[in-house]
Amino acid sequence: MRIATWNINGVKARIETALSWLGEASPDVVCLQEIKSVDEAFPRAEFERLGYNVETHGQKGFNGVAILSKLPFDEVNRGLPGDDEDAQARFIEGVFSVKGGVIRVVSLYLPNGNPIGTEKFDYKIAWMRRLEAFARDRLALEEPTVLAGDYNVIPDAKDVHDPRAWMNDALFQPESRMAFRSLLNLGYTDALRATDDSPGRYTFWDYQAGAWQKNWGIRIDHLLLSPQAADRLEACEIVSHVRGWEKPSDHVPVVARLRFEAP
DNA sequence: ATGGCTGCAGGATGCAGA
Repeated sequence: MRIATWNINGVKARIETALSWLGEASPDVVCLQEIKSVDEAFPRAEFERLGYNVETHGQKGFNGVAILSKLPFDEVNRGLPGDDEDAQARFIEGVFSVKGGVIRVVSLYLPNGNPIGTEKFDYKIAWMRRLEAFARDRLALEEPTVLAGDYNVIPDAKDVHDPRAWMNDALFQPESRMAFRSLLNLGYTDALRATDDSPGRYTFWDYQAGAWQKNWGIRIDHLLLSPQAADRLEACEIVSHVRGWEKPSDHVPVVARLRFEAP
């Protein structure tokens, strides 16, 4: 089973690009972020035509997440627990039956948090603490769980082309990186780093200043695996080449292959 | 660089992104 995460930066602006990649890669589960669409306007029929079940958690204008799955959804949960006042659409969880049990897949869009020193950064850190509490609860189930999405965190200096240039950015703050590490310390595995420890594995290149051509990238899109999922990890790949397509997202898909079969 | 693009909402340009 292949599980992908992809910040598509607007599902309506990206529909042709998205269909092209899904047609060529055909992942079993796809976690989308920044759909920038309300649920009613999400182009679900186009994805259903490729054989996907579709669940969305959108809002007007920005944010918004979705899960596409070739397996039927047993359960869907919208919104990260821990703050009833939080109206931003950044979290959706799907549960699927697989041979021998279930697998849980979350599509998350963690707040950017810039500029630092503002309530936006406080919101990012608070959101990460809520995610840690959620992740801890899910670990207690002792089930395969995949927390996939745009974390807006550069975990390490080897995940950025120029660490100094990002020193004052919310994505590379010690506090952001520590909160990310707290997730790993719970017992989650960074799927990419479990299979590839080399520097320069990027998932995002800015639209500006020819960042893609110069390979000025950062790694901020991650799949974190519970032990029961990590035990079945076979491979993890960053699909860089779609960044060079016409009308690309500024992020590219990341795909993990896990040894699970349909029930 | 002083964010140099991009998408969205809406019907001009401001907001948000990273």
